Amino acid sequence: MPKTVREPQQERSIEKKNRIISAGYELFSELGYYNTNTAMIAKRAGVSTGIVYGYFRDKKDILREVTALYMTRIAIPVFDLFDNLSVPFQPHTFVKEIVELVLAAHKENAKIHQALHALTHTDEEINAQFIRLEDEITLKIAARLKETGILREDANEKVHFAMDILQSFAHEYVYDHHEYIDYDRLKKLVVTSLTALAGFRHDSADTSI
Amino acid sequence: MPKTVREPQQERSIEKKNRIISAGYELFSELGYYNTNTAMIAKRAGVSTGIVYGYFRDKKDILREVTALYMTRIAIPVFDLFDNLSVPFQPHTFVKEIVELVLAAHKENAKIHQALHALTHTDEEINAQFIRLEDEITLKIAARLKETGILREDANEKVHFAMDILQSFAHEYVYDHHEYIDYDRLKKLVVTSLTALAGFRHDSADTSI
Amino acid sequence: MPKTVREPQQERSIEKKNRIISAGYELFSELGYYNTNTAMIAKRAGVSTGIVYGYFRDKKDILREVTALYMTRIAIPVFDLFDNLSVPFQPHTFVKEIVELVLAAHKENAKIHQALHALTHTDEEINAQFIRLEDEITLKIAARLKETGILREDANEKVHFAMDILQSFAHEYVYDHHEYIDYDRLKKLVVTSLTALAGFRHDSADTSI
Amino acid sequence: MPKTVREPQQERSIEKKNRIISAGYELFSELGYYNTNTAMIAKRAGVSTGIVYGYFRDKKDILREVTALYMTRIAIPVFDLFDNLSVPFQPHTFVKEIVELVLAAHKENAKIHQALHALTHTDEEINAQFIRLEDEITLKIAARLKETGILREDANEKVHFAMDILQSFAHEYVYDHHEYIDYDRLKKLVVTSLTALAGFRHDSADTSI
DNA sequence: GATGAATGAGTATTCATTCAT
DNA sequence: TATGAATGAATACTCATTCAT
Repeated sequence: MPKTVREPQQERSIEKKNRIISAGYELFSELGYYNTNTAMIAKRAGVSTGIVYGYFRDKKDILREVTALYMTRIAIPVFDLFDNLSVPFQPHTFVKEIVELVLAAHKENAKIHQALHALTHTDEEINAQFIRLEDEITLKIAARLKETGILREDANEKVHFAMDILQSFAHEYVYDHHEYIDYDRLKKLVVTSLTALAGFRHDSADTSI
Repeated sequence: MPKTVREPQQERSIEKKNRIISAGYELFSELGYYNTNTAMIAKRAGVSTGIVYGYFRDKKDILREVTALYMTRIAIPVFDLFDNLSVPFQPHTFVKEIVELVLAAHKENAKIHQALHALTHTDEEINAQFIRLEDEITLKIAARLKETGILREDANEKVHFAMDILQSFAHEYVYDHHEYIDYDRLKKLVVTSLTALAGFRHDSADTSI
Repeated sequence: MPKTVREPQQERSIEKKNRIISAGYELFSELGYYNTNTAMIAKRAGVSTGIVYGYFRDKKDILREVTALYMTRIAIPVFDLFDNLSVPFQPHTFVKEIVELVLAAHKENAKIHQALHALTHTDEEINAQFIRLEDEITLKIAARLKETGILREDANEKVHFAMDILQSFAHEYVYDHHEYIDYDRLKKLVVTSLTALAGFRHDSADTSI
Repeated sequence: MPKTVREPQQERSIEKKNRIISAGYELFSELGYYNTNTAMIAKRAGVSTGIVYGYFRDKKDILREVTALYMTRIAIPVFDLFDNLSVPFQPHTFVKEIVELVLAAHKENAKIHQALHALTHTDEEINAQFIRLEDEITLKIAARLKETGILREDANEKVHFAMDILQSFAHEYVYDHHEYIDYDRLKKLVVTSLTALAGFRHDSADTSI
């Protein structure tokens, strides 16, 4: 008997499957993958423990789908932003816009991001999903920026680097751990660096952030 | 019943305790904390399961010491570098030196870093240890750079930001996940950004990296 | 993570829970609490080790329910006897009846009594359960005897003392340890003492016990 | 290699062995046998864990000796009392004296008594030791009382019964669990019953207890 | 004799997964 | 499909006992 999971066709079923994914999303966010058990997920989703295995092969399978959900939630607003990018554009203003967007996205998804990212160390599959997402975002954005003439050389590298910077800054900003850091000054440094990276000189007189 | 752990005085004991910490270090690196059990640690350390609890209160306690070990391994070379900082100095050269140092440190400790960092999401204590380390490094370096006149304004923020950049770059560089990225060009971007952050203009003719 | 135990509603479940309690009852009787492990209980009950924790919070919780079961087994026949007490009554005959009843109860429950009683020394909860049972029995009987006019002064003390006497006698009688004791003569002494305690003079010519 | 325990000859050794027994005595009293471990005993005795097994075959062996110590502590004052019994004697006064003696003994030894008695259920050897002690005391006292003409018929049974009564009363009195019991009135009931058992009529005008 | 570090079998408890209904 | 009771392997931790020094 090959191990199969039902691919739910009926609406009720699809909705139930989604409830389980949402419950997993929440619980993994709050407690992490290892501190969440399937009974908790079922309970939060309002379903029986047994039926979870009707929709998912195993606990890892829930994780896979939670990760996929997270991926789309992150990718969509970023793609939207760059898709609607119009030239000529104000580099500094644009960078600030992006920073705010990423901060907002991070605020909402910080915990699940951490929870999932924590697993990349030991879980090759999750790791691959993360890499694939980064690939997709980097390449799409780089293509768009080359297309619009904003970036020329080292586009992939610059975009990737910018993403790294943004990511770690967003993480820092959201958690606000260190009291000796003025996070708004830090934000300005980030904007300046990113603007510079794009090949523009930041007008230091601009203090509008 | 007060729970006590032997504080080993004799060399043999200290060595045994260290073997356990090393075993934990390795296994947490390879498999992560949750996929490592105490029997595995004991076996790898070449001791019985029982004696582990002679040296450590519980499994978490091993984690604590592994984390502490990691912390010192990371902190010491960084402090050394800045302690020996001599002025007048060549900003660009110095930045390159730092980048290489951090890359080297990361190469050796990347896996344990990930393993431990993964726990900051759910383990408040490990999280606090990480924050404390960041605090210590940031403040010491910032102080040193102000002392030497290299940095004036926003020293803490700049140092912290530089560390973030370095950290994520090092991580990327070591794992080398994305084939469309030229990691050496990326390295140059990093050096340029950091040099700029320090208030120096990077001589773009310099391609010596 | 709130720790919950199923409160079984369905008959099958109730029966299974009872099987576990019975298994605990037997094993605690035979081996004592500390020499019984949960695997043994599960095996004797014909269930898996896991499901035990579906019905009971922990091993102590099984003990609690075993104790409760014992309590009701002991209390019910005693209450029945005194509830059906009719006046005028034959004191000597009545005392003999009680003695036989207690002996019978003890014969059946002697081992579990010992096993549970053994825990009163270190387990405050079990100790409290025992005290509560004694309270209940003493007060109910004393009230009944005052109501019927059989006892007037020091009713609580007399009843309590009588219970102590009966308890230790029953224990002795059941185990029959000492060969130099004629347990039937001992029984007569007990009956005489109890009758005297009730304020009646035992007709020593009566050798009908 | 036959398993042997050193029979300590030197004073220092004997003293060390006694310290271990005392430590066991105290700890078994406080925590019970199962909640006391050998490391605790060694620590309390001020010796190493290893040497415990130089003096005792195993943990049970410590228990044996603790039990023996308890036995002598209990038996000696009782034997003294009856050895010094002079006739003609005042029955009522004598009974009161005994009651007080037993109460005093119980006050000091109540906890260890409970701890050891708890084990009679599962430990045949301790059980036998208890029975042997009861035998010895019962027979010695009965012999003495027959010798002095105080008891004639059913001497063993009467003495045994009296001991049971005293024992349970002492236990009750020391712990004083039930608030609805006036323990001093209870004590009077005990004295009256015991005096009656000895074949004397208690002078109810005597309220000197 | 004496130490206390070391052993490893034993135990309560959890939890992903299965299965009778 | 759906339920939730049932399974049993896995795991952290304890402790009587041994043994190298």
